[in-house]
Order: sequence, then C-alpha cells, then structure tokens
Amino acid sequence: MRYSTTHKEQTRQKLLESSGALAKRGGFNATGVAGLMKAIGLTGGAFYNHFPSKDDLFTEVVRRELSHSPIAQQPMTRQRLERCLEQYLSLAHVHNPEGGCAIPALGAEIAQGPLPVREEAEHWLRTLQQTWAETLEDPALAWALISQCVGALVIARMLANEDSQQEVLSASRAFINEAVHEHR
Amino acid sequence: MRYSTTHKEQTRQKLLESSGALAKRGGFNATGVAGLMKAIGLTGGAFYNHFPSKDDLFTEVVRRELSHSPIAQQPMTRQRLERCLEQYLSLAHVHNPEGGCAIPALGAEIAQGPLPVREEAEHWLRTLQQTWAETLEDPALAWALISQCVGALVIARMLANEDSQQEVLSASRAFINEAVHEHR
DNA sequence: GTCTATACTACGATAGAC
DNA sequence: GTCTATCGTAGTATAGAC
Repeated sequence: MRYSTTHKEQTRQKLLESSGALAKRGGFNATGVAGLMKAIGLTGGAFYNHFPSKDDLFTEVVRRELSHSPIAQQPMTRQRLERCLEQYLSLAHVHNPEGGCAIPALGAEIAQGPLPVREEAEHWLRTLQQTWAETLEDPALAWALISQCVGALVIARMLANEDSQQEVLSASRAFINEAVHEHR
Repeated sequence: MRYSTTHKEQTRQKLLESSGALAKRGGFNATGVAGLMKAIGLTGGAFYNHFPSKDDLFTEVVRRELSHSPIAQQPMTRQRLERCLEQYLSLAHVHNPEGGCAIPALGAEIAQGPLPVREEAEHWLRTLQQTWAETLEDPALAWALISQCVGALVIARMLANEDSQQEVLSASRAFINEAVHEHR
C-alpha cells in the first residue's frame, strides 16, 4: 500500500486534535467536515476513510478532550490541584478556548448531542470527580469545585469587557480557596 | 392595512419567546429561520419583516432571555434568593432547558457570537450580579454564586444518568448553603 | 489514503404576488 | 404581513479516478 498503517493512525490523531480545537473555538456544529479536514491539509472527501459520520467524530473528540484534560491527570495531590485551579481560572484560559478545557466550550452541545456522546461525557466526568474526591477527601466538594470552575469560565467568556472577566475569575478563585482551606 | 400594528408586535413577541425556547433546547445555530417561523405557525419568508437578519434575532433573544429571567427580578430579598437557588438547582430545571435559564444553554454560543450579542449579555449579567450583590452584601460572592449555578447546570445536563445529575445538584446546593450561611 | 466531482439537503436571504 | 418561489451558498455523505 502507498500509505502505511501508522500514517492513517497519525492522520486520525491529527484530525481528532485539530477538530477538538476548532470545535472549542467556534462550536462543533458550526464547523463543516470540509473545514475540519482543510485544517489538517486534506479535503473533505477523505474524511469518511476515518469516521463513518460527523456524529462519530464528535463522540471521539469528546472522549479525547475529556480524557486528555490536564485537570484529569493522576496522581493529583492537593498542591497540584490548587495549581490546576489557578491556571483554569485565568484570563489566558478565557481567551484561549481552542487550547483549553472542552467542558465550558462544548458542554451545551454535548448535553444536546446523541446518547453515545453523553455516555462518553458521563464516564470521564465521573473519573474526574473521583480523582478530585480522593484528593479532597470529599466527593460532594469535588462536584461543587468542578461546577464552580466550569461556570466561571462560561460566564467570563460571555462578557465583552476584560475587567469584568477578571472580576468573575477572582471571585471564583477566592470562593474556592475559602471553601477548600476551611475544609482542610 | 390588513394587519394591525399590534398584530406585528404580537408576532414579534411570539417569535422572540418561541425562538428563545427552541434555541435553549437545540442550540440557536442548529435551528433554521424556517423552523423558528414554523414554530409560531408562519413560513420562513415572513421572518424578514421582523428582523433584518438571524444575527439580529439572536441579539434580541439574548436580551429578552436575560432580562426576563426569574433570577433577575427585583426586589430580591435573601429569602427569595435562596428559594430561587433551590429551583435553579433542581432536576426539573435540568430536564427543561427550553423553559429554563438561557445562560447554561446558550452561554457558549453567546461567547462565540458577534460583539452586539456579548455586549447585551454583559449588560444583563452585570445587572444580575449587582442585584445579588446588594442582597448578599458581597459583590464577589454574587459572581461566585452565579458561576456555581451555571456550572452545575452545564455539568448535570452533560450527564446521561439521572442519579449522577442529582448528585451534582445536591453537591452544588450544599456548597452554596454553607458559603451563604457562613457569610451571614 | 486522498483526490475531484457530485447528489442531495438545508441554510440565510431576497423578490414579487396577494 | 405573509405567502410561494428562488438564488447562492454550504452542509453531509457517496462514487470513482489515482
């Protein structure tokens, strides 16, 4: 064959990574198959050698984004978790959706998506929550902190003014720090 | 004229309300102009007698959704705020996006949208935050609670299992109650 | 494995009849 | 004010050359 097996796998991985970034920036539904392929230097017709449909790509993108998330890495010490939260609740993250967490950017689309997508999301959200719960020794607090981070990013990105965005991030950081240190 | 001036205004209001619900359920971009008009018993061609473009409709939908939100009503006593939070963080709200708050459902699309949309969002989010800040006597806490509520709803709606959804909501409610009562 | 070409559908938007 | 018809574009997906 003219193309090696590893080449197909590399193309697939490039497509997954690139599509994740494009989806987080502009929305998954808003970007066509041709655009996703063009971003990795290919044409639209080649897409279906890698995925049977655009919906299947979405499922794989969600899997990749949620499993590769830096906030889901183990082992997660308390100190490392606090450093993660600082980076998560930063202006850099607000202004860089394509390189950031998929949950604030794609959460609503995942919720509206087909069942396989939501099941994939549930699996990795539960994994994330359990990791944080072990570190914090409090399962409920883990869910609350995840919600706090995601909500703050959604709100900050809705705002037009950067000072307002920073206000939201700072408030959220202070709120979290108070709760976590009190719980220590 | 065959149609009264009030009739046009009524059609416009029906369209705004219906489009908001459809957008919150399936996403604003995902629904075509013809579908939005069909939902109020009209055809696609009549749309442009009411709005110059679909983008303009989005701006007006965001204005209506954020200004009419039950969480933004004044006067907002501390007791009323707590009742609002209970309703917001409920399974009923999770399963009823079309009748619920626009922020978790449309936040990402608003963030990706054109500038007029984000400016409209900023105005009403600031209004909401100031209302809550007066009630809580703490501007930062207001931003943090808004973020917590929005994040919890986004996360809960991503999950496939209802028990998991309830877990997130309960954790978020407990987290908020602890913080608010401690701050009292 | 990727290309071009294409079928089919849907989109946003406009024109003109009523 | 709303309709039908239509233009131009872009969407998902498929077929066949290379």
